Amino acid sequence: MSNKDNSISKAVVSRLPRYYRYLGELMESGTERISSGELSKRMNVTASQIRQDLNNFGGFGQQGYGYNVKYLYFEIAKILGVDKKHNMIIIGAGNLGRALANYANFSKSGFVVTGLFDNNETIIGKEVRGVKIQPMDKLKEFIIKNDVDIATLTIPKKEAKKVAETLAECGIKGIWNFAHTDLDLPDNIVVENVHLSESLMELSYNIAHTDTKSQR
Amino acid sequence: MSNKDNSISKAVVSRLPRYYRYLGELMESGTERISSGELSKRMNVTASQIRQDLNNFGGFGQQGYGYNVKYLYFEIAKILGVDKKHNMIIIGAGNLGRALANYANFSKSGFVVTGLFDNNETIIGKEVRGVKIQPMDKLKEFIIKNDVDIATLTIPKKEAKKVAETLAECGIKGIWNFAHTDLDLPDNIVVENVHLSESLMELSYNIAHTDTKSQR
DNA sequence: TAGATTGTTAATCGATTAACAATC
DNA sequence: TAGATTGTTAATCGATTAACAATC
Repeated sequence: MSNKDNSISKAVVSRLPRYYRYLGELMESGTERISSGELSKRMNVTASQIRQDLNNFGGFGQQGYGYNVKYLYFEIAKILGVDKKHNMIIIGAGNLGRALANYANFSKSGFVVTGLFDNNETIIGKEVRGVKIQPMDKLKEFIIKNDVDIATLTIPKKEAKKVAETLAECGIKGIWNFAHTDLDLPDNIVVENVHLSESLMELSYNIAHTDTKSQR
Repeated sequence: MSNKDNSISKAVVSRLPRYYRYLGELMESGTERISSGELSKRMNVTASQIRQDLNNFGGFGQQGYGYNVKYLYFEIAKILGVDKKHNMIIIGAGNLGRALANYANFSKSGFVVTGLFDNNETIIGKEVRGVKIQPMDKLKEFIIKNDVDIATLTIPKKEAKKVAETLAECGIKGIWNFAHTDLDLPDNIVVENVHLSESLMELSYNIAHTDTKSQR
């Protein structure tokens, strides 16, 4: 577990990006203000939860008026840290690694892929979206010289733990972990797991245990 | 929200795949039995939680002995529904869709990619792992004829809602949704969201709010 | 001002942990 | 049998919802 400045619960944090997404869409559609009640209807959560969640970070609304969409959007951006650029590398340039490297939308939220690494000789030197695939032995140097914040791990689980330790030594701040293993690292390094096969199993469970006949 | 036969909480279900993973690794290493206490140390959860979680589904252990690894592994497989084959299609054969299609490991858990769909003329007819990319207008027929359980959505959000409705009409059971939008579907259709950019934002939040100095 | 809606406290609900009798 | 460890009940903790006074 990691030490947070203040102790906002994991549940609250996990809802912030969704608020951010809805506010972005409201902004696009030209909506200037929104009440917790109206937003709750759209998002299918309680208005109470929205107000509680937001008030963990400060009073962004105004009685009798609601929330200014644009203002709240940028405040949440600040809270999430997506108002700043993050230098990100991807370790493992297989199918998934390359797919993520190709995904342009991340850079919209400030996540810029500045490096790609792999130990497969046959693909080293190739470019993905203008970023060259480098050998693993260039990893340490690159992280330190290029102020890399985030490392994405798209490598087999066998290698993941060892690489993660290397990353920790280089002072990486966060690891976006797609490897099928838990990483056990010091508290000052944040890990966000994306376990795709486990997500698929959850889907499978819910399919198996959902009453097919019932419609809402 | 969907109707479940019995009401096992979402929190419990989300932990099952992780138990399954650890039991698989124990099996591979030849461990025959494990106590909740020992497993709790490895997984970094409380023994109490493990016993509570498992007892939602039945008494798989034995007093004074613990749990038989192999037996429990296969029982959880049944609970998760990964003891059976699932026919899966992928809609959207862009970078992410193709990466998922190429990922062999899913078929180990019984998820077999039997179809790939896209509306981009230039890639229709191409093959990924022996599966041909088909045009979207073949979707309905294919699902019905080939007993497709699960559809993976790797298409832009603009198209996702409409396609999801089509899928619902064809009687798909589950949607693995990578599109950046919520899908609002009848209760008998299960949706599992994988919102990658939101996962990255959570990572960003935790980086911004973690004390860099503290080591564990 | 009156109406709307927030910020915040209190009540409820659910999930996790602790404890221990049952039992292998 | 004695020791170990489960299954399960009870206690605690935390998160969500409801309520309402504050206030724009």
